[in-house]
Amino acid sequence: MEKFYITTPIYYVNAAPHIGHTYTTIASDVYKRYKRMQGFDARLTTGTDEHGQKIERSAKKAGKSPQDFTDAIAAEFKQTWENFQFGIDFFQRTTSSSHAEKVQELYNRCKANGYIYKSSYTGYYSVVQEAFVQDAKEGDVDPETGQPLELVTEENCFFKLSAFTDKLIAFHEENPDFLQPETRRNEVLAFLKQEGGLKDLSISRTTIKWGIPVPDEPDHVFYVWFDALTTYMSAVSGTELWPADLHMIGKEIVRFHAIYWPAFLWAADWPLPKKIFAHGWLLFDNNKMSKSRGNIVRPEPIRQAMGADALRYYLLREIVFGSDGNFAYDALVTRYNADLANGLGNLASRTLSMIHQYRGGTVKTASGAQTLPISNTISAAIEGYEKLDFSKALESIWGLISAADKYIVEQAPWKLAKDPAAADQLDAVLSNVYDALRVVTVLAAPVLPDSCARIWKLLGFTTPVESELLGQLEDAPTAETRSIPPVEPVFPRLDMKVTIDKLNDLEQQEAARQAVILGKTAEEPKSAVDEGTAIPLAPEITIDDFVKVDLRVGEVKFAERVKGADKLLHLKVDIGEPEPRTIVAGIALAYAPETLVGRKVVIVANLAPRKLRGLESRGMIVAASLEGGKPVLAGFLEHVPIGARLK
RNA sequence: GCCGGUGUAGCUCAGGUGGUUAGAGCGGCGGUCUCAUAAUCCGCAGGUCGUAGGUUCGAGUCCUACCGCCGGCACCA
Repeated sequence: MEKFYITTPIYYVNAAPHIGHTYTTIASDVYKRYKRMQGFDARLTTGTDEHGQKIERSAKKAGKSPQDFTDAIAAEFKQTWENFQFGIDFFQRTTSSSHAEKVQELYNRCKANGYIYKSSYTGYYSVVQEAFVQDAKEGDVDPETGQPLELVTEENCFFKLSAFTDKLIAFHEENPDFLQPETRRNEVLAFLKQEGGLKDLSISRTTIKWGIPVPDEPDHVFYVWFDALTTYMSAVSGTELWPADLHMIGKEIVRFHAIYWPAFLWAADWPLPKKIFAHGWLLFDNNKMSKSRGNIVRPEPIRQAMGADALRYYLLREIVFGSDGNFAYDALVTRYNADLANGLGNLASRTLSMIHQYRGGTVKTASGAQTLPISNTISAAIEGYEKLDFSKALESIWGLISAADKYIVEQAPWKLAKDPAAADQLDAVLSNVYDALRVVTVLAAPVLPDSCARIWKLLGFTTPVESELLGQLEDAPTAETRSIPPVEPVFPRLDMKVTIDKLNDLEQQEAARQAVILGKTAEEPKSAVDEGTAIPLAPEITIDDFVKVDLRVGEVKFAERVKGADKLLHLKVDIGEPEPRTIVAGIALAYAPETLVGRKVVIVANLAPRKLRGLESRGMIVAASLEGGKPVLAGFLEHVPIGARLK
C-alpha cells in the first residue's frame, strides 16, 4: 500500500487547545481519512512545541518546572485530540529524546555541508518575542508589544539561508503546487525577491536554557527553527514515511515552512515535503481571536454539547478552506439543524422507516439504473476532497441528499404502498434512495466519521464504513436483499437558545479549568498583555538614571499623516521652546491627526533625534502600548502648563 | 507607499476562455404532502453585480482610474 504522510503544525504549549488548533487538526484528520478511503496507508503526525524562554517563564509563573508545565499542557492537547477521536498516529513532543537526536542530526549534516557558521551578534533583544529587533537603537521598545528591549551580545550559530535565495525562487516558480493556495505562494515569491535576498538565520541561543543542546557548543541551545520544524521528521524516525506528502499549516507560519524548511532540508541533503497547504484564520465576530479580546473559543464545550461531527462539518462546510472565515455559535447550530438534522439525519430516518413499514425491514439492492445523480456526486466529491476544497466536496454530497428528498416526494412511496400493482415500482424507489444514502454515507465519512459509522450500521452493514474504498463506490453492491436494524435518530434537532446557553456555560467551565492547568486563577481579568507572558520588569535603575530622562508636557500644534507610511504621524509639539518641535510618532492607526491638535501630551524631550521617513523626529511621545492593540497617549486630568517637567 | 486578493439578493457565497430574463444555501413569507427529526417538497427575494470611465455588436466576466475591506512587504522608538 502506498503511504501518505500528513502533518499538522506542532502546537505551542503556551496556551491550551483552542478552536484554531482544532480546525487545523480536523482538516488534517479529514484528509487522512479521505486518503485511507482512496487506498493509501495514510498517517498523521501532530505534537507540541515545548521549548523557549516563554515556556520557561510561563512555567515559573505557574509555579512549576518547565518539564512539569509542558507535561501538563502536552497531556491536555493529547487528551483533547483523543476526545475528538482524531486518527493521530504520531504525537511528537519537542522535549522527547528522539526529537533531540534528529535536530542534532540535521545540524550536523548542515554543518558538514558548510551551511553553519558562528558569529557574534550584538543587538536589542525582545524577551517576549524571543527575537532580536533589527536596527533597534537605545531606548527603543518592542515594536509589537511596546515592551523594553535588552541590549544583548550573543554568540550565535547561523544558518546560511542567504545561499538559497535563488534556488528557492526557482523552486517555487517551477512547482506552483508545492505551496497552496496560490495567494500564499505569491507572497512567498514577493518576499524572496526582496532587494538583497534572504538574510542568514540565527539558529541558536545562549540566553535560553530550556532547549536542545547544540552539538559541540556547550552554551548553545537550538532556537525555534531547527527545533520545531524537524518534528515532522523526528516523529517518524525509523519509518519510511519521510518525506511528508502534506504539511497542513495556518497562514501565519507560511514563511517558515515554504522558505526556511526547504532550505534546511537542501542543506542537509534530505528530501523535501511534497506539498504545503496553508488555511486561513477563524475570525470571531469578524475579529481575530486573541486572549486580550477574550474571544477564544474552545473545542471541548462544542464537542460535549453537539458532538465532534457537528464541529467538523460546520468548519469545513461553512468556510472555504484556505480563506479566513467567521466562527459563530448561532451559525454552528443553524448549520447543524439545516444540514445534519433536516438533511442527512432526516433522509436516513424517512428512508429506513419506509423500508421497515412497507417491506418489513428488508431492501433489495441494485435494482436498476441510477435515477439519482450518484455518479456525478461521487466524482465531484472526490475532486473536492483531493484539492482540499472541503466545502465544495460537502456541497456536492448534500446535493445528492437534496435530490433524494425531492425524488421521494415525486415518487410518493406512501401512495405506491397502497397499490398492490405498484409493488415493483416501490421496491425500485426504496432501492434507489437506499443506494443514494449508502453513497452519501461513504462520501461523508471522512468529515462525519462517528455519525456515518452509525448510519452505516443502520443501513445494515457490518463492516466499518471507513474500510470502504471510494474508487469502488460507484459499483452498486451485488443484487441481494439486505435487512436493516431498527431506526435510530442520528442528529436530533437542537433548540437554538438552549444549545447556545449550554455552549456558553460549558465554555466558562472549560476556560476556568484550563486556567488552572496554565497556572492562572480563573477570575484573573484579561490584562493588557497576554497573561502567560507578563511583561518582565526592566533592570532596576537609580534616581540618577531616571533624571536623565527629560519628560515634558507639550501641546500638539499641528498634526498630519506622513506620506508613504501608514503608522506615522508628523506632529509639531510646543513644549515652551521658541519653535514647536517636530516629532514623528507611530500612532496614526490609533489617532486621526485632527483630533490631536490642541491636546496635551507627554514627550521624551532629550531623546537623540532620529530620522524617520525623511523627517527628523526630535523626541518621542509617551503612550501605553497594548499587545496587538493600538497605542494610547498619556494625558492629564488636571490643567498643566506647557513645558512642565515630569518627575 | 509598493505587491497580491477582494467588493454580486437581509446573511454566507457560486458565477473557466465576455453572449438570451444574474444563480445557490440560510433566514423570512405563502402553499403542499404525510414516509420522516413541527422534517420534506413547491412558489415568492424584483439585487444600479463597490464607483466612474473605456474596449466590444454585446461585460458581473476584459482594460484604466478611484473608493472600501483583507493580507504580504516597507514602516513604528
